[in-house]
Amino acid sequence: MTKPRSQAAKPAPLEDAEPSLPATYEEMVHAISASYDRLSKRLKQIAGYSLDHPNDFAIDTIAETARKAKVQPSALIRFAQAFGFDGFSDVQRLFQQRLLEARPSYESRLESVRDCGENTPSALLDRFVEGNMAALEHLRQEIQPKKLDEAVRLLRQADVIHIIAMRRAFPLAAYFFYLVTTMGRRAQLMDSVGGLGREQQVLIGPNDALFVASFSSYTTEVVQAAEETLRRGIPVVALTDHPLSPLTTNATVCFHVEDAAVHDFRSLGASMCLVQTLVVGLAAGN
Amino acid sequence: MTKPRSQAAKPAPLEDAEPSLPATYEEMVHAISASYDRLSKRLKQIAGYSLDHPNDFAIDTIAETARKAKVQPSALIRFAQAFGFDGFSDVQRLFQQRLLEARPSYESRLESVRDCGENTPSALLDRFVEGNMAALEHLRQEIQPKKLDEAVRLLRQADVIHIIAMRRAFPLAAYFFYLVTTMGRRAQLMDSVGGLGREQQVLIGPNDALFVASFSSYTTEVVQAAEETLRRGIPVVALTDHPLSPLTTNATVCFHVEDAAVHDFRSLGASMCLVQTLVVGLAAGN
DNA sequence: ATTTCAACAGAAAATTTATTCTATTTTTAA
DNA sequence: TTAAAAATAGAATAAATTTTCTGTTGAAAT
Repeated sequence: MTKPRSQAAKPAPLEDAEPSLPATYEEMVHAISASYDRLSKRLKQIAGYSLDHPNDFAIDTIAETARKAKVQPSALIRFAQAFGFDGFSDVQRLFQQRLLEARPSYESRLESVRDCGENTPSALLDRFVEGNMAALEHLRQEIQPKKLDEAVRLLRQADVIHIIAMRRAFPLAAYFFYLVTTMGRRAQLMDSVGGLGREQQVLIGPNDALFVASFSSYTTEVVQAAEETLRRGIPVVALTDHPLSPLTTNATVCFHVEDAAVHDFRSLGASMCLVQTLVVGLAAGN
Repeated sequence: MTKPRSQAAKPAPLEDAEPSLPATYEEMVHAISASYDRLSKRLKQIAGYSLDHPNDFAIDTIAETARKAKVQPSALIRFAQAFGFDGFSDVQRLFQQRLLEARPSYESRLESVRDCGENTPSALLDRFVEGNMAALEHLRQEIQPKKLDEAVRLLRQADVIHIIAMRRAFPLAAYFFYLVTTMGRRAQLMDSVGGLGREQQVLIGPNDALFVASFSSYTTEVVQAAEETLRRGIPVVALTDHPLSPLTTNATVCFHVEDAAVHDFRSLGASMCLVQTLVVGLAAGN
């Protein structure tokens, strides 16, 4: 959007020749503080507001921001233009980016892990390490402390903790079971040896709890166990991989963990970490 | 924005009487997963997009979202109305709130870690995440590519891969077994059901290989299996936690992985990552 | 005190965005 | 297979937001 204007027509940008406008929130902040003194009164007012309320600044419409900062909408436009921008929206976009960076999308994070040709074992290891680390970081950001507390509370109140998970999720069950029994708590691993899965469910008593984990192509038996147990009014703590998993609606508390995948092989690192947290939290007894 | 409409004029919300519309992002996610099945095809499409790209969903205009999700703008409005909202903006606001909450939560999380005795579940999670990440980084640095190559080569040449691990290491065996069988290779998980461990060992043929994992207080049965197998001239790939482990001298290739520990509870993240690398490396067949 | 000029408020215009509406397609039931 | 109902696409409309513009104010310089 080039504007054929005489130079005098609009107030010249602060720097005679603006070499490059701020491209990120950080650069914008720097630009603001650097030229704060040279700003006019009203523009100072806006600068202060933007720095003090960057969140609102990113989300609100220009009219709302004007109201909150107690200036005219047009002042916000002059503010943007004073830094060489075309209009207010360009500035606001920088503030929006900041919000997005606070919650980097998992996809973008994993892009760096993309299959870059090499398939030697050590190249694979590099990618798995990166993927697992990204998944862990993502887990930490997305988890809701309230849910964690609630899950731990439910498990702690349980007489016996029953555990069911199959196929890819089975290692989680095994780990959960190992940890929980190690610390001297009663637990029951529903392993369906001899096809007795259905019978094992009956063993879940009214003062017990169920821990269930299931991924991707959700094993019917596992989902049914959760469903049935929840229906009986017994607490169910679930771990799955997507909000649209059938476990979401069949659990008292349901965690969604996105583990990293390379070559279609999904890791379990983040899920294992959550399991560990649950069980140790149970033991730590706050 | 009150709308004096006859009830019949617009499609009724999913629940006959919508008692309370979602007020937070979390509630919205729950509402979406709960009623996903009842949604029409296009609305399902939007539901999936919103859950997979909550960031974009929060920032983009309705037109942009429509383009990215490959639906019509009007479909997004129907989506919002299907959940009882007045219009799309109301839904988007929930997603924006989520972005806003991301910022303060990190600082307050750090506070909570320091403040409350450090034993809240979310403080534990922080530490486990950190520990696992450190262990992964350490794994990457310490691993010898030559060993990796050698281990993958041995496993690839095997007719059948036998797997044995117990107690804390058992989840590794389960994961290894799951991955390896998923990709259509023959594998045997020595699970000692019915105390038949000893008998299962005899099944290891001269063209097979053994994968074995054991930690800390090394299970005699596992170590003996490695010993016996190696003595018979069959390749043994081992995963253990210390150079002084009895597995070190009873394996063709032996990896030492130091997993993170918090409160004396050791993680498995790094070990799982190595297992994954071995198996996928096996499949990748460079 | 008066002139000059940048800064400003507020209204008006332009643009973008959200929503409604209707014809068409798709699905469901008969 | 046909009829009825629901869902959908896309254009049309309405609403909102952003931006421009004009007259005014206030400050600095003479």
